[in-house]
Amino acid sequence: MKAGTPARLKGLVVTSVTIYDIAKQAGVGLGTVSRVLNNNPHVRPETRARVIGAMEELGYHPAAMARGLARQRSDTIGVIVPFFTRPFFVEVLKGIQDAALGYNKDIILYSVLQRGQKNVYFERIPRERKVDGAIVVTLRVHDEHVESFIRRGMPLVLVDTENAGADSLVVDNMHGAETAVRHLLSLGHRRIGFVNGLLRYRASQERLKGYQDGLRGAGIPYDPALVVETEYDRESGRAGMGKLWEQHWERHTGRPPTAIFAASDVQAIGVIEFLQSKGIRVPQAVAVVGYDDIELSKYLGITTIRQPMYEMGRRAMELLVNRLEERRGSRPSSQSSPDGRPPTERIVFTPELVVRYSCGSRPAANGDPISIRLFSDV
Amino acid sequence: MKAGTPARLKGLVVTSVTIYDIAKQAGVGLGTVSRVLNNNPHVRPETRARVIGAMEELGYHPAAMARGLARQRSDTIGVIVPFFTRPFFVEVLKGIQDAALGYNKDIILYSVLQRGQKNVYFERIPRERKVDGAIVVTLRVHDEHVESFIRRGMPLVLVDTENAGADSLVVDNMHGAETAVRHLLSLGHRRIGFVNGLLRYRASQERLKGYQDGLRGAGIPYDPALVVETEYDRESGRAGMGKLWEQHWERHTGRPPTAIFAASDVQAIGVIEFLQSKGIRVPQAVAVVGYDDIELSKYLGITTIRQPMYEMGRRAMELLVNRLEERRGSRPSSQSSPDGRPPTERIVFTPELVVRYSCGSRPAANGDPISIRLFSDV
DNA sequence: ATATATCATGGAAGGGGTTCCAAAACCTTC
DNA sequence: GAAGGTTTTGGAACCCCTTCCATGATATAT
Repeated sequence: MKAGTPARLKGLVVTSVTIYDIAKQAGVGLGTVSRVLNNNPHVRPETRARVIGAMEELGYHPAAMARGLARQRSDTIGVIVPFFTRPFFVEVLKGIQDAALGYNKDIILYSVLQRGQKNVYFERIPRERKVDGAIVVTLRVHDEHVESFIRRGMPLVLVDTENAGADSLVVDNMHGAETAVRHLLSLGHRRIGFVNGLLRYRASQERLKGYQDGLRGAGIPYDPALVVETEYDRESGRAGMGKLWEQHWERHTGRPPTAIFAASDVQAIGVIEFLQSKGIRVPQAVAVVGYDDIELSKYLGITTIRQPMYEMGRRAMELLVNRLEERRGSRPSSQSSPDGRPPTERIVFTPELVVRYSCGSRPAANGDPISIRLFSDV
Repeated sequence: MKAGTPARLKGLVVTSVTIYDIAKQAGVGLGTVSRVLNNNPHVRPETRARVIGAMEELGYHPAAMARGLARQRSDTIGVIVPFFTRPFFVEVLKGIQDAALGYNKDIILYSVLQRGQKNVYFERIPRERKVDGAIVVTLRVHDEHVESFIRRGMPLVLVDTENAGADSLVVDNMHGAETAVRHLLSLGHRRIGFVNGLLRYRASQERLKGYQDGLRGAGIPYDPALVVETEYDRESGRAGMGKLWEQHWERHTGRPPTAIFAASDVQAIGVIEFLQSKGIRVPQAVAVVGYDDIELSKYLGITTIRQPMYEMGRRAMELLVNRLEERRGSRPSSQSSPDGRPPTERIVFTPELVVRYSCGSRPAANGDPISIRLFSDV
């Protein structure tokens, strides 16, 4: 039996229909079947019809792996995300998925649980070439890893994180923070506290900058005593507010703030819990603005800054697919930059203010807040 | 140039290192390299060392697609989920992912947005063989589709859905509902309303049964006037409670219920909103128990029934991997049932009661509920 | 030392597609 | 009807591994 004429004599296991079976059935050569499969125009209509007939009759569908091996392309995209419980990741993923469907790409989810995990993926993925490209969400990517993707011709798109070597989609944190502060200023607040995230995160630095810019715009001097730094979670937000409380309410160090801007909604929730536990009413006595627009915020009526998460996911996939295509298009030459690579794109998204009730700028829906109580589950 | 000696003369594109390069570099044959790769013991230690050395030197990693084609196995699992915004899917997925990592499997996420989508996947996946098996979450699967997976030797595991032809992991809805009702009974409630889901969902039927059983156990006759059926969402829950209100409070048709069991937490939230909008306090005047334990419930202090979502995902992957292995193990014979297939497993999970504050059985954390208000964002 | 069993090794033959070149078939045109 | 151009078609070579058989090398028994 010559090579190129696969055996059909397996055991009881159903051996799948191959291109050879189709060729025989339709009385044509391999090339022709392949051409039909790939919509190559160089096939006579009658022939094409015969081939398609054979494929339907035998219930044929090309084997993804064989195809992938031959054309060196899997039509699968890797998505690397931190363990995706947070709404942010879920939303971004949703956008990615949605777009992927339109491009006929499948996505493999590489989710990172532990610290080391991330680098294992970054090393394995470009080598094993199971995917044609990858989208990284939030995780910081080292230059060497970006390089190893690019060198193998695998495009990389970063969402909510950056690296000069790859395309990235980011949110303008400064602008978001400034918007939040401006909103509070517009409501007449002059003493605005800030429960920020830890400054070792870039996002926190940017949000601080935005906070300062917002104040400066209104001619209000920056007062470090109004700012605390905490982890991005509820408990920490609560504790952070606790610090501000001690300083400004208990010890009367200067006038207490009349508004708090929290760098995330979960922190905002902690802040509100703390305030209310001290009998300080939100928004009547202190207004609160959060950041993220997590689902909970809608339910709790928290005014916040919304990041276009879904949209970012969608665009990321779009960009990735474009890269894949431009790579296939230009074989040897290209209109790219001197180093032989097309220039990198950096798309900045502008977050938007979502006004609800925690800042007191407008009353709740039907005049009165509906009074489901949020209990502390400590 | 003979076949089997791939050309290394591509353009500028980095051509990846192959097994041939390693063989040459280490001065051994292909077979030996492959054996080293697959931990085949029939390799002299020195030889093995040389091969490994060559692999490291050249930065070799086997190409996933080629490997997949050769061994007819991709080490990739398909996960088919309804568009996974709901916490239930996210949690199950998390469990699946977590387990997958341990088995060195990747997962491709097939998420179903539209109605038709589902069947497209069920037809395409077994034909293209990009994955070795699949886990289906919640979606109903037709017999013919189960069949087409099995026929191709691709195991199928169903989570939160059933089909006699495949393994399935389900939750005991009856038990869950009965538990909720028993809890309310134990607190002294005798008139318990039930805001159920639509009866066309199997889950709703089971929960209704559980509700009835619970009452019967306490010798309380079933009163259909206390039961309404609504869609599984917040608005519907609210409307459903509205109906009960009209009937029992407004028109005084019999004593009003002192407790409500809702078939999902989102419905429970709607119920609470409605009650409070009428000035009826929860839990003081009416106790409420939900179902699902979504994240929100923790924040709102809703007593609910928790399904072991993460655990189900984990077990599903475990089961799938076992199936894959037992399939590889027994080539011709097997200790399977007469039709040549191993019997199908059906694993039932028991949901558990999570007691919080919406049923009044215990006070909130520090004695007083913290009064963040939940505003209605209508 | 010889016969025999055991282990290590090389490499052809797949796995199921795509690509590309050369040959065949079909049109035009003079 | 021959020459020249265009399409259509067949199939070898290749994508990169695994599998398995045959061969050579080594160890064990006689």
